[in-house]
Amino acid sequence: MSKANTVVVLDFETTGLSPVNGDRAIEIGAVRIEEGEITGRFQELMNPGFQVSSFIESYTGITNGMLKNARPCEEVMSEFSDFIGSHNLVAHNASFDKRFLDAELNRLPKKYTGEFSCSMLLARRLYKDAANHKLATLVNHAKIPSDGDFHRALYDSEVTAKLWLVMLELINSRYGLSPISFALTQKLTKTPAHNVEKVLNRIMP
DNA sequence: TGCCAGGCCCTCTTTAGGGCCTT
Repeated sequence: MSKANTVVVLDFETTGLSPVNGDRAIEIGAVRIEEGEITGRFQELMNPGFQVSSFIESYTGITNGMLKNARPCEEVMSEFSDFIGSHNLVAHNASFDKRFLDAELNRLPKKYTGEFSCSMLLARRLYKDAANHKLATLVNHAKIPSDGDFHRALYDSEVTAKLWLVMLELINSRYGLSPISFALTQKLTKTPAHNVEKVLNRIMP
């Protein structure tokens, strides 16, 4: 696998669901995957400039006290921009993390050239029998060891990365395809679920 | 901060509605 196949799996904790409503990132966690191995990690809290709600404190375990001395979003995101470089990106429900990545980098302003693929959309196609497609459920469903705190950015990005690798291996074992290109994962997530089997069978060696 | 989003996906669909997933 060439360096071009390196991906960065990322996860934001935020003050809410929508940057257009004023929500900001409060933690970024990410792992870099090269040749099927985790080769780098990034994790930092960031101060959004206002108090987060008690719901978010409870949901993430990230308190206003913890954010008080954190560096501002702009500083952290500038460093994170260097971490992701031009690599392609993966997240669980990527449309959510993409909105925040775009919003935070637009403030700097910085750009990235990588493209997103989504572990949730891929999981919906590969694990149709899972109870649901929440990250924690899928980690359990795929029998991935987990002993950390879900809803913290680095832990969620780590288990998303492991889930991603397990899903690529599943495609390999079912259809004999290896390595799985990033473009193929994107194609699969845009293929209607009922056609995924057909697409993979068609390109089997 | 304070107006609560938005893209995907199924179905009792396509001139639509509602659940899922992310915080």
